Amino acid sequence: MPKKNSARFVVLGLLSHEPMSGYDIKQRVDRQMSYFWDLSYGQIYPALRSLEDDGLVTKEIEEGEGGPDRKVYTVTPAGHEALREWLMGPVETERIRYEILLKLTFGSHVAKDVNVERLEAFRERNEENLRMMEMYEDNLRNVLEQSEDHIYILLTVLMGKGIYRSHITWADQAIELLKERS
Amino acid sequence: MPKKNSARFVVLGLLSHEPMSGYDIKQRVDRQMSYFWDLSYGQIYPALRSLEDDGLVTKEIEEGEGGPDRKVYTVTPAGHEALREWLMGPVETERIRYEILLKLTFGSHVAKDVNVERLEAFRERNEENLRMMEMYEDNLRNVLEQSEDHIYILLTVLMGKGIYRSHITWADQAIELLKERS
DNA sequence: AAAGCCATGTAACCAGTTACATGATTCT
DNA sequence: AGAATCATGTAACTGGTTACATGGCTTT
Repeated sequence: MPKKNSARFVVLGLLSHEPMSGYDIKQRVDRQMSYFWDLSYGQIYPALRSLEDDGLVTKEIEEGEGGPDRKVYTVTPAGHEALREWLMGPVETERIRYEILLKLTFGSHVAKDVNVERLEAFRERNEENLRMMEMYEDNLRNVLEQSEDHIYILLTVLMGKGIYRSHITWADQAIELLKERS
Repeated sequence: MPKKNSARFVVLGLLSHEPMSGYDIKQRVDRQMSYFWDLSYGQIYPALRSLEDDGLVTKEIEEGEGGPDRKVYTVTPAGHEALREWLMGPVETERIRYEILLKLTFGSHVAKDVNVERLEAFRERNEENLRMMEMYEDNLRNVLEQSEDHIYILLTVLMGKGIYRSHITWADQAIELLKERS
């Protein structure tokens, strides 16, 4: 039974930090995990449904004051157990797709400027991402003692910083290399 | 018509470097692109079929001497045009999935050692990858003038080095952070 | 008035993996 | 003898995206 179903566990894990709605989960993933994971509503809502069916989470409906109703989900003891089991299991290796590297590999077929401009845009994007990570880091360090979870979240932020920094360094190096052999 | 079909273009791009078989394409991707892209036979053979149907590549059958027959594909002028068009188009942003970061985010639910061991294994894996990249780099630098493609391939290798180095640095930092707060 | 956010959900589609089938040759 | 490598391919499945539907509230 080698089913992966990672989406289920991402959802379960986030709910283990605190009870929330499907909408909240989407926000969290987009804002705090976007540099290493993503989830669409098309994955989240079916996952919540199936977690509930399996008794790993329970649902409570909050009347929406000035807005639609919210369905808030909470992890059950069985849910915590399932999460722990998944956490103890093996990690799969990173799946990474850099389309920019793909296009660069075949870069000799287009003008050099096309490649240089791509690299500059990439650099820009990563510069922004790095600044975001630095903000997260500051915020986290201020509340580090307030929860055991924070140190683990900090680790992921540090990885984000490292990745973005290495992207920027590489882009600079690559632009220079291309320019010097005009 | 927002179809992606990246597999088609990876195959087309590799064939633009030199004519080869589906099997060869798989080798190339696994050996020289594995750190930023991957393809399975289940993508390669259907892609070759459809590229041929669209007149972007032509097929020649080589009688296998001491082995099975090989079908060697060559890019047509229309194929080169299609490749160029794709190369000029926009790049999609990186899709990255670090399952290790996912499990680390929820790391407070398991013993600290589990997390530390994960990080150590990750570090080890990335050391090996870095060494591989350094070998590629040496080989490439020796033949840099022999083809216009080599400089572009070198750029991707440099990115690989940067990524792996930053993984290693991060893992060390993360292990230390976890250990010091026992 | 229009755009955007809050909030939930489904159906159709596209992308990618895995397991399987076939069969010869070469290496241990 | 058995495993690995060369070589091609398909079918069934799992995973994930996108477009759509609904509708109220808030901001420009």
